[in-house]
Amino acid sequence: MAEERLGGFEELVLLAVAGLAGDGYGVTIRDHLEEGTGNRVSVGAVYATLDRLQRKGLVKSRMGGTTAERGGKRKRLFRITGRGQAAMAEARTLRDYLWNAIQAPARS
Amino acid sequence: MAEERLGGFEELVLLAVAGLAGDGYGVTIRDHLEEGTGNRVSVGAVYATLDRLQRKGLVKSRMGGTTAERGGKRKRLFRITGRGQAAMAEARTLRDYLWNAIQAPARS
DNA sequence: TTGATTATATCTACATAATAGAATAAATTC
DNA sequence: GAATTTATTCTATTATGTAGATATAATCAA
Repeated sequence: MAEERLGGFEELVLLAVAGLAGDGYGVTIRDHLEEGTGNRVSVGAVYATLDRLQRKGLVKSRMGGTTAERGGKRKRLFRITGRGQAAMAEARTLRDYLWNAIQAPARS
Repeated sequence: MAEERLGGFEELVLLAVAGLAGDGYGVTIRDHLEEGTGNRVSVGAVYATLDRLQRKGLVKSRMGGTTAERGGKRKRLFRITGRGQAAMAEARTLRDYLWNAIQAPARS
């Protein structure tokens, strides 16, 4: 274990990609994060982070087909990789450990 | 809500400070994090982060008395503030939201 | 078949956070 | 007061995070 160090925003984006189950792309990922945070998230920030995650092998992307919707450039769809899932789980385990130390302090 | 943006490592350090219940200082905080992560954490990284957290008002520090132990400089002891606890809780809520979206995908 | 419209992705430039390791400081002990 | 111990602060560099402007590719209307 103990692989890639994961930045804070990277972790959020990774979770969002996972939550969108392979069908997420820039805009929906951004929206999902905004829903969760209640804050504005710029799409540029999301893409920069997705690129970094992809370089690290934590997500993969493929171009979506040309849908018969309303126009616009083709989507770049993201899905999480096995290593991405591992990183996600590891980050969670660490945080659980730290939270647990707060709620149940070891007695001398 | 929606206060300070909290960096990833900042969040971990904040949790460690909380876990050490007001008696944590550079070295013990580092140790606590290393235990959790299994990775090496440099003490310089910890202090830099503590300073940032203090500037943001999420932790406070006081100098420890001169203990009758074995020597060495006095400790700078850290405790979490109310705002720190709020930030901590907020970060957790956000992550729970994102995790929940993974485990229980909304059906159309 | 061109121009307007829409949806999306990429680029650019800058700000903030993370990091390791060296240097410094303050206490104790002999 | 020199050596030892424990802890903090400094320095310099790299990695992440961020917003907004710009570019691209699709559809639709005439």
